[in-house]
Amino acid sequence: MSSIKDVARLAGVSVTTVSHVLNKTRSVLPATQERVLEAVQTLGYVPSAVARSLKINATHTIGMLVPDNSNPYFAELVRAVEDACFAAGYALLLCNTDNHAGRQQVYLDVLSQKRVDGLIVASTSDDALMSQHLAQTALPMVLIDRAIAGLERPCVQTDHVQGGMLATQHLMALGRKRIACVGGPQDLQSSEQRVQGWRQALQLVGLPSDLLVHGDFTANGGYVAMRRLLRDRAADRPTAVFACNDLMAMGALRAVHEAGLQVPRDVAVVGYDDIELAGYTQPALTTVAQPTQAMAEQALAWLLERIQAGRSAEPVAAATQLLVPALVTRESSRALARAAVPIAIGETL
Amino acid sequence: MSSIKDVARLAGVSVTTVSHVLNKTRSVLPATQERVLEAVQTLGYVPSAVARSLKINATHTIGMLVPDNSNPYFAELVRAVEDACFAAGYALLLCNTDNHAGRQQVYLDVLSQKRVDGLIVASTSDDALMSQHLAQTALPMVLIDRAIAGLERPCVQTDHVQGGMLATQHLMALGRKRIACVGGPQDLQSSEQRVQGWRQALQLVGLPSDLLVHGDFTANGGYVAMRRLLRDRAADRPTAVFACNDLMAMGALRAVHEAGLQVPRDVAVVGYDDIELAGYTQPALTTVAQPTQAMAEQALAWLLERIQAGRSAEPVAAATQLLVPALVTRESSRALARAAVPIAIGETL
DNA sequence: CTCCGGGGCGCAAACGTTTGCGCCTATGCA
DNA sequence: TGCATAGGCGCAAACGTTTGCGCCCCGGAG
Repeated sequence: MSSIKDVARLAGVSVTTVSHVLNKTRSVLPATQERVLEAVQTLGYVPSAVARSLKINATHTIGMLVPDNSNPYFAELVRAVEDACFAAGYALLLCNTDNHAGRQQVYLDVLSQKRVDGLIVASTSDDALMSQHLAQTALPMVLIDRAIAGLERPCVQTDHVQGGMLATQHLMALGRKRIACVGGPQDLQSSEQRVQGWRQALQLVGLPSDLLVHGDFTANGGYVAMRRLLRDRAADRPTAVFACNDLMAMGALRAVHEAGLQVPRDVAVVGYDDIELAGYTQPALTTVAQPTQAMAEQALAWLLERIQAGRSAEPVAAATQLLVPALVTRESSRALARAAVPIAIGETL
Repeated sequence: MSSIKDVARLAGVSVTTVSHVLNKTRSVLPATQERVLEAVQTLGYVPSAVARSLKINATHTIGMLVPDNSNPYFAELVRAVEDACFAAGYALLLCNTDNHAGRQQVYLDVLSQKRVDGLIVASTSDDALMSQHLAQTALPMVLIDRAIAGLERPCVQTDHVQGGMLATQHLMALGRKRIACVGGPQDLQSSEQRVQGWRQALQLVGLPSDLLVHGDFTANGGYVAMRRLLRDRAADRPTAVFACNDLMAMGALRAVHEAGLQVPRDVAVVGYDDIELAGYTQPALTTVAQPTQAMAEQALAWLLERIQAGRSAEPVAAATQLLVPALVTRESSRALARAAVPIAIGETL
C-alpha cells in the first residue's frame, strides 16, 4: 500500500504539497495539483485515516451501545443514528451489550482505545454496575431513548408518561373500562413511566388501575403476561390492553386469539414504538410512535456539540430533551370490527 | 490524555518496558511490572489503538455492508456477525447502503481509508455499478447471504433453490395443488433461486407453475402482490402461497385476511428467513429458516483467513459455501385449522 | 537598482505506539 | 580470577499523516 511519500516522490513534490492538494488546505499551482492527482491515480493511493486520526486526534467515528440490534425497535433506532452519522461524515461502530455488564465494559474499553469521538447509548437496564461503568467513561456521551438512573448525561427521549396516557386515553375514548397494562422490566425508567402514564390516565377519570402485569419487552414475554391476565381475571377480564412495547403487544395479540377472543371486539390492543411491522400484524396494531429520526438527529447534534466543547474544554450542561410521542391508530383498537367479521360489541360500553 | 511516555516517566522506566508489560510480550521483573501498572492506574492511561494500528498495520475492525439494518432479516444477520466479531476480538463498522451505488461507494472509500481489516457484504441488488465498485475494492471481502453477479469473492449462503423446494414440497404435502409464489426483485440471484426451487418442485410432480408474481421484499410489496394474485385469479385462486421472504409473507397474510379468506384453511402461507417475529404473526408463520449464526461464523472465519493470507500474500480461492436451510412449520400451513376455529377444508385435497 | 510583499512550496517535528538491536549486570563454571 | 551466558532493560527508528515556520523567487513600487 503506497503512502503519501510515494505520491510525493512520483509527483516530484514534497509530502506537504501532496497533503495540501488532497485536503485543499492551501493554494497550489494548477500544474502541480495535476501532477499530484495523477500520481495518486497511478499509484492507487488511499490516504490513511488512521495516521490522520493519530495526528489530528479525532477519528470521525462514534460508538453506539444498544442491548440488541435484532430487536426491531433498536434496529430502527440504530438505522436512524447511522443515517445521521452518515450525513455528518461520521462512521458508526455498533456494539450490542445484551444488557450484560461485562460485555458492555469490554466495549467501553475497546471504544476508548479506539478513540471514538463519542458515544450514543441506548441502554435497557438500570443495572447499577452498567451505569457505574458508563459513568466512569470519559468519552463524550449522550443517552438516547431512555435515561439511566445515576448517570448525569444529556439525554434525548420521548415523553413516556405522555405516551402512556395517550394510549390509555385512546382506549377510554373507545368506551373501554377495564384497561390492562403489560409493563416492561420494573427497573426500567422508560417502562415505568409508560405504566405511570397509563395509571394517571385511569385515575384521572376514576377508573381502576389494578390490571397490571409485567413482561420483559419480548414478544414471548407479552404473550405470557397476557395469558396470565386472561386466566387470572377470567371473571372480569380486561376489555383493552396497553402493552409497553410493540413486541409485547404482538405477543398479547397471540394470547388473545388463542383464548378464542377477538381483537378489537373483545379486547382492544395498543402497543408502543410503532415498529415497521406494527402495520402488518393481524389485526394491524395501534401504537404510540416515537419520532425515531428526530431523536437520532438531536442526539447526534448534541454529541457533536459536546465533542466540540470537549476540544475547547468548556463544560456542557446535562440536559434532557423530551420529544412528543404520537398515537398511530390502526385496527387493533377500532371502535367497530372490520366488515368481514360479524359486528359485535363484546362488552358494556 | 496521557500517553505511554507519561506512564514510562512516572514509573521510571522506558516506554519499551511499559509496552512490554502491557502486552506481556517479554519478561519483566515483577517489581518493575508493578510500578508500571501502578503508574497506569494513577494516570488513568488508556493505550491508543490508533497509534497501535498505525504501527502494526491492522485495525482489528471490519466493515459490514447491508442494504438496511432495519429490515429484520438483516438486523438478525448483523447481530450474528457482530457476535462472531466480538468473540474474535474485532469491532464492527455498520454501513447501510440502501442499495444505492453512491452511498455504497462513499462507504467503500471510508472503509478503505479507515483501513478496516476486511469486509462482509450482504447486498440485495445486482446493480452493475455497485458490483463494479465492490470489485474495485482491494480489501479482503466475503459475501454473505447472496452471491453477486460478476463478483468473484468467497460467499457463504444457504441453498436457496433447496429452500424454495422445501417450502413448496411442504405445501404439496398438505395436499394443496394451486401453489403460488411471490418472488422478490427479479434481478436478485437469491430470490430467483428460491423461485426456481418452487418451480422445480412443482414441475417434478407435474403441477402448474403459472401463479408467479413479484414483490420487492417488503411487507407492503407482499401485500400488493398477494392482492393481485387473489384478484387476477379469482376464478382459480391459489390455495397456497410461498413468499420469498417473511416480510412479504406477512403482507400476504394481510391480503388474504382482507379478502375474507382464512389462513391456512383457504390459503396456506409459507415464508422465508424465519425472522424472530415469524412466530408471532396471526397465524404463526411457517417459514424456511436460514442458519444465520452459522453463516456469520463461517463468513467471519473465512474473512479472517483471507486477512491472514493477505499478510502472507498467498492468493485464496473464491469458493462458495452452501449451507442447508430448514423448514419451520407453524400454523400458517397446518393441515387442520386450530381448535378454536371451525374445522373445514377449503378445497379439494 | 533596491526593496518589499506575496505566492508557491519544502523541512522537519510531532502524534503514540512497536520492536530490532544491543548494553549492562549478575551468575555459573572452569 | 576470568569468561561465557542469560536475564533485564533502554535507544531509536519507523508507521503515515499534519502543520508551523521559513525559504526562494518574481513582480511592482519608489
